Formats: sequence, structure tokens, C-alpha cells
Amino acid sequence: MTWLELEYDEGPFFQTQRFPRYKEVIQQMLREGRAYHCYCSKERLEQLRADQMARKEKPRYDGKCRHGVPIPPAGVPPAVRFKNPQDGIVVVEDLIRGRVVFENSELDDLIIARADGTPTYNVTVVVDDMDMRITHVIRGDDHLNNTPRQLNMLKALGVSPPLYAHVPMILGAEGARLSKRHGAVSVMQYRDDGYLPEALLNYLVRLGWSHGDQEIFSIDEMIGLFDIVDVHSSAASFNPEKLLWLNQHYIKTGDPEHVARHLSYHLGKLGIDPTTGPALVEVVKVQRERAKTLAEMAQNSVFFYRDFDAYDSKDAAIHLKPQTRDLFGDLRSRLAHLSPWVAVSIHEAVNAVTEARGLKLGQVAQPLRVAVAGRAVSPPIDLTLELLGREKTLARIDKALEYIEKVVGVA
RNA sequence: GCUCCCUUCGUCUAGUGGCCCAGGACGUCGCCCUCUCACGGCGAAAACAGGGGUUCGAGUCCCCUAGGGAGCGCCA
Repeated sequence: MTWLELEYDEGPFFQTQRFPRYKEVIQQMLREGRAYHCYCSKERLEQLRADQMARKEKPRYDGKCRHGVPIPPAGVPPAVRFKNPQDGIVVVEDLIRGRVVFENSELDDLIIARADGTPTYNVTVVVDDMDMRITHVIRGDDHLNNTPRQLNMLKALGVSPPLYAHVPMILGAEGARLSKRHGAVSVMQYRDDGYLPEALLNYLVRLGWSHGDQEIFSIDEMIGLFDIVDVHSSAASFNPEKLLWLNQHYIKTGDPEHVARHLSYHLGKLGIDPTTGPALVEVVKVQRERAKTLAEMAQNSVFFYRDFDAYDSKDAAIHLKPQTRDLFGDLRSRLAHLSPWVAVSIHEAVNAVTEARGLKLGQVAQPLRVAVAGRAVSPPIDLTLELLGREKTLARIDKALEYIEKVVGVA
């Protein structure tokens, strides 16, 4: 049976409920001579550190209270320090890094209980891992340096250590550290930005891990193929473009119903009631190839549900001209009685008008697109009109005619 | 400063001594497709950090240097 310790955080539960247990272990270590009271004042410790830094040494506790009988200065409550071995080595057999050797002489006697009696991080992890019979510890490699201390404590407590695996950190795009405690973004932010969970997962799993040249992994594949020993030892930089590509991939190839459920959330944020327009699944089907995020897709789909306030000024200037009036007139009359209202017949109708006027499709589709979508970007015009519905289509053509008369003027 | 970790295209990576004048993916650039935006197709530029070894042969093993990261709290 495998028991994992992943990110360790001493939450409220451990700070209160586990307190007696930590205290018990610390008392035990004190009794067995594996720990001792330290009466050193903060001032002395600071001075010591400053001196060591000045001498270009690694700052560490000198063990003043370790041997001699310290005379407790009145009013200085004692902290408890772990008696770290002073010589020899500690070997971390890391599942990812291999054998990492530390000299005990490099380590100092760390504080395990503060002057107020509360236990510190390093002892709480050790006690919790021990009590919970943790078999594997998988954590960021910023903890690699903590491992020898924890190993020494585990040994002092007579417990056989778990297996350790220190995974590389993820660096931000600029190469700076990115982690929970330093400027990381909540995963919920990615949802709000329009990313599908499977895309984020797929992106993250390929950071520091790979399986040949495979880029796309379903969640089942991730579970089946992943092995901690295949994780690399070097840090990886977060690349937003690739995440975007994966997101688009999953939007494009995923089950439309599934994508629609996520799209619904984003439309909701824009104040859209999806029942006031075409079925979401249909919108997903026509928009899926033209959006990298669901937020973008929602944004691009608003016109199906709600009238836009204004035309894109640039697009309107190009496509809504005086001579467009007649074109719209033709289109309107053909579309008004078209039956059935489906893409094929809409396509035929638009083509007929195009040919009758000796134009190219683009010369008809673009103005029409601006009229119904407010701008020169939308899915193919026939699909766009089908989904929009006859009623909205005609209303928007009328609106465009009005706009041309009022704003552009008549030729 | 000291200790530990890391180092293949801009980025994620394949590569475990010969199959590599280094492969894939994102991104970039070009061409094609095209009613817009996209999708798609084809193609291009782009890397073994540097220096020493070991070996018949090194991206792959060893050492040094440089660069990057982390740790060095009565923080977690």
C-alpha cells in the first residue's frame, strides 16, 4: 500500500488537534537526549549569524547550549533544538535525483519547539509522516535541503524513512520561481480565463515528464503511463502559448456537450441567458475551431443571444455603404420566405443573390456578417444565419438598413 | 558567502556510447486552402552552455569552468 505525502501544509487542524502529539514526541526526544533546551537569546543568534556571514561562512547555530549546562537567564524561555549528528553523512536516495549526499557537519541543530512551546515545521512533518505511515514523499525540490534534517530526526525516532521524490520547480515565463508561496496563480483563475480542466492537466503533466513524443494525454492515459521515476530533474518554464494550443485542441476535439457545459459558465458571466438563443451545443460546433479559450468563444457568441450595441466602426465603414442597401433589400426578401431555414438553403439563397448581382461571395457575405454579428468575424455565414434564426436575422438586416440611411446616408 | 540541485532549438521535450551532420510539439516565418476569423495542408529557420578527459567512437560516462535555481528562520 502506498501512502503519499504531497504538498505539506500545517493547517489549522494540525496546529490544534495534533499539538499534544507533537509535544509528546518532543518530550520523548528530550528524555532520550536527542534534543536539548536552548537558552540563547535572539540577540545572540543574530550576532552569531552576522559574524558568520562576515566570515563568509554558512550561517548556522554553533551548539552553545548543546553540551554545557546552560545557565538560564531569567525571563528567557527555552526553545528546544534537535541534536543533529555532528559527523558522518546523510544519504537521500531520491527517486528522481538519485543518491544525494549531505555532510552532517553542514547541518546545525534546528529548533523543533519554539520558546512558547509550539512545534516547528520540520518536526511536524516528520511526526505526521511517521504517524500516518507515509511511504512516499513527493514534493518540490526546494525541500531537498530539508530532507537530511528530517531523515536524521526520523532516525533518532527509530523510524524507517519514506521514499522521497523531489520534483523540479515550475518557473514562470520569465524564469523566476513559480510556486504556491511565490506568485502562483490559483487554478480557478484558469477556469475564469476559459481553460478546460483537461487542457491544464495535459499541459502540466508534460512539464517535467514525458512519454516519448506524445503530446496529448487523456486523464486515463496520464494515470496509466505516469511513473515518478520518469520525471526529469530540471526545472521547466511555464509557456502560456502551449497551454493555449492545448486548450484549443480540447475545445476543438472534445465532446461538444462537455464543452457546452463549460461555455455556459462563461456566457453566464457575460449576463447571457442561453435559453434566449440557439442551443449551446450547436454554438460550440460552429465556434470550436475559432476560439482558443472558452472566454473568447463566449465573447464571440454573444451576438447569437443579445443585440449588439454598435457595429465595429472599422468593419461598418468598409461594409455598410449606401450601395449595400439594395443588396440587403434583395437578401431580405429572399430570406424572409425561405423554407426550410437551414444552412443549405440559406447558402443557396445567398449564392443566388450573389450571382444575380454579379458579385463575389465575399462581397455579399461580409456586409451581411457585419449586419448580423456587428463585425466582420463570425462562423460561415450560412451557419451563422441558421443559428441566429430568421427572426433575428431579418431584424438585424432592418437595423442595418436603418443605420445606412441615418448614419451613412443614401447615395 | 556556504551547501545542494539543474543545464539539448525562444519554450516543453525525444535521446540511456555508434541508428543523431540530433527527432517531435508549441511559438515564429513562408506558401496553399478560403465568404471573414479560424481550422487544415505543405515547407523553412531554430539546440547538444564552454573546456578538458575516458573511448575506435560522446548529446549520452568523468572532471573543471560558466550560467540558472533552491536552501541556509523560534516561516512553512
